[in-house]
Amino acid sequence: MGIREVAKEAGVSVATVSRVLNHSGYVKEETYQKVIAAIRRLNYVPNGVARSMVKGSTRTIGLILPDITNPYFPMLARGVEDAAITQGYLVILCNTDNNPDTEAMYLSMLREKCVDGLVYVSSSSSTDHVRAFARHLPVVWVDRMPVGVEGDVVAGDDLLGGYLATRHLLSLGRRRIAFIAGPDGLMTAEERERGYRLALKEAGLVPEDELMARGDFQFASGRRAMTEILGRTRPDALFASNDLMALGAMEVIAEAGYRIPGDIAVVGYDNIMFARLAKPPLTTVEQPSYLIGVTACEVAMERIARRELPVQKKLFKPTLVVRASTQGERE
Amino acid sequence: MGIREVAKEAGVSVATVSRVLNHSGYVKEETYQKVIAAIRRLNYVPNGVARSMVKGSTRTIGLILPDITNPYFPMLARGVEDAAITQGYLVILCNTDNNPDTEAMYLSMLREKCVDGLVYVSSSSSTDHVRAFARHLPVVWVDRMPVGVEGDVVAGDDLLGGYLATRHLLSLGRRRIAFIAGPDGLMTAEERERGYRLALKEAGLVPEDELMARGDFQFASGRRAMTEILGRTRPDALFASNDLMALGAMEVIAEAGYRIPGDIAVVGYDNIMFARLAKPPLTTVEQPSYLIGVTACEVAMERIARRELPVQKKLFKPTLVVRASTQGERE
DNA sequence: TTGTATGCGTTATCAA
DNA sequence: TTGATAACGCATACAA
Repeated sequence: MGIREVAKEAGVSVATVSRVLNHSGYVKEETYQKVIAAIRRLNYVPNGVARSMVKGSTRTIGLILPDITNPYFPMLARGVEDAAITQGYLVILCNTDNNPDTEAMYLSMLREKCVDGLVYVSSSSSTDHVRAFARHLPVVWVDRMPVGVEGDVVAGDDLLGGYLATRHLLSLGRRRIAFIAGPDGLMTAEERERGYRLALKEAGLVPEDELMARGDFQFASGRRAMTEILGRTRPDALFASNDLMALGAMEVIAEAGYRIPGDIAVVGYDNIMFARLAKPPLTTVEQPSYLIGVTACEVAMERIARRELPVQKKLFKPTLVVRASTQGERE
Repeated sequence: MGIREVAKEAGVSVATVSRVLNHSGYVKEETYQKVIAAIRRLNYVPNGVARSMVKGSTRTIGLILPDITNPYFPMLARGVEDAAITQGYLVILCNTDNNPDTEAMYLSMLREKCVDGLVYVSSSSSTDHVRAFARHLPVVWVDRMPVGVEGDVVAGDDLLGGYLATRHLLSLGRRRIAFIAGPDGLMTAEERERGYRLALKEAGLVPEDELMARGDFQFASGRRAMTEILGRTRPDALFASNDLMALGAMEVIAEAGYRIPGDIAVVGYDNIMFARLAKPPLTTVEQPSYLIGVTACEVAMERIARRELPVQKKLFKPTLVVRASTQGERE
């Protein structure tokens, strides 16, 4: 059953049915009621595909992110979806695992599906696919924008976050502050490291290689990195560039017989739900991930509506959440 | 640029272009190459919307769940998406917060968008909306099917899970086993409770009201429920019907000065990522949530392909993961 | 092996 | 205020 059957049932033309459906044009109250009644009787639902075709818009946005299973992303995704639905947009979820091939595949599928825009939590290299895509469609970059690509971006201020975390440890009198870096080439991770270095420098300290190791933002890599570090030196603090790695590191620290924060104070990043449940509760840098998601989606929808808008860059300030992993007392 | 321009560029008809696009019908190798070349030159991407219209299929499935922010769901969602993509399906994510109005809204949007099928992690009441919807479209119910609705269902065996958890505590010699129930009317929750009661009964015990409280599967409600229970009695074990509530309860237990598992042994349900990071690590019933997601999506795609297939019910056995919250030793 | 023409279910333009 | 009809971009039946 399509608009045709409804028209016949109501004894009017398809044009009239379309008008009542879209509240467009003039239609007599009486006719309106007839059509509404027919729609009810037939339990008619307009076909969005046909509508999309003629309107040139699908009211759909794609959300591309590394892995919804990573505890940082659900909040962000939720923000995107909540914002989308307020304007009648639906969101298609795509997990890329940071795999460029997977990214490329989703990109081409989304383009073919004619999504109206994209919220893109990129993580790895900027491929040509991405660049080409961004020319065709509104793309809002979250947390990271590949080099050489212009566009809207919504992100947390990771430089500031790294700086705050490190400053906090310094203010506690810690001087040998270990650092677990994130994936190489990932802007988010690099900025946090820059913040770390900046704070050290301000304090007249020099970052030492033996205090640093690299992880991939997963729990297990936090364990590995901390094992590495403890194997060659003895820090009095740790700043891990995300909570998952911080949690992994804390396990290793405890297993090695050190006390947190007595021997080693620990700061993470993200304030995922379980940071406060850790033993001891983890001091961390909180990002307003829900808000970031909401904002990214809003920017995307704005741009969809007005392609010629000036480029927007929105940076959200992180805040330090101090807990027992640095303070020694219960939250 | 549509198929027309490609046809002109290649010097053939649109039908031929369509044929090479779909690998259908016969086309001479030479012609094939010409068309491919034209597609490349024009950087042509077929319009999926138009294709959907004529094919009557969007290669899209809707995933409806309570809240992606709840740590149980990301894995499930990931499973659904991974399965979907293997057959070229995209998935639309919908968070309902268990709100019937929100469910109804998404349902009607998804129907209008002409998704080919639905994976439905329902939680609350079966509304008429849902029932009407299920008649129009393949729906696979995950973990719960509203009463009065026929259809495919993929779920964990919660009765068995509740039984296993309780039996484990009983085998440890515990006799006063507290229980934190899930939301009223939620099948998953009720089955776990049935398992609890069954095990008690088998052991010749009678469930006591003072040992039971109800939560809503959120962390905070675990705290509340445990506070309630400890306020009126003194159990020697706790089975919480999900990990989040178990974690909340553990906090309260510790704050009250009891030792886990010495005074009170604790078992949760789900084996979310952070169960093993809790202090002490939480014994829990593991559901193969990723597999459940994969399977649900596969069943949905099967039914999309063959509507007349017999109804499928797939129940996944849970397994008990024993950790220090009941055993007293490190994992 | 290829081309022509029709229809998918809407919206929008133009006439009436 | 309403109706007839031409797109929208593609797949496909049928003809050639």
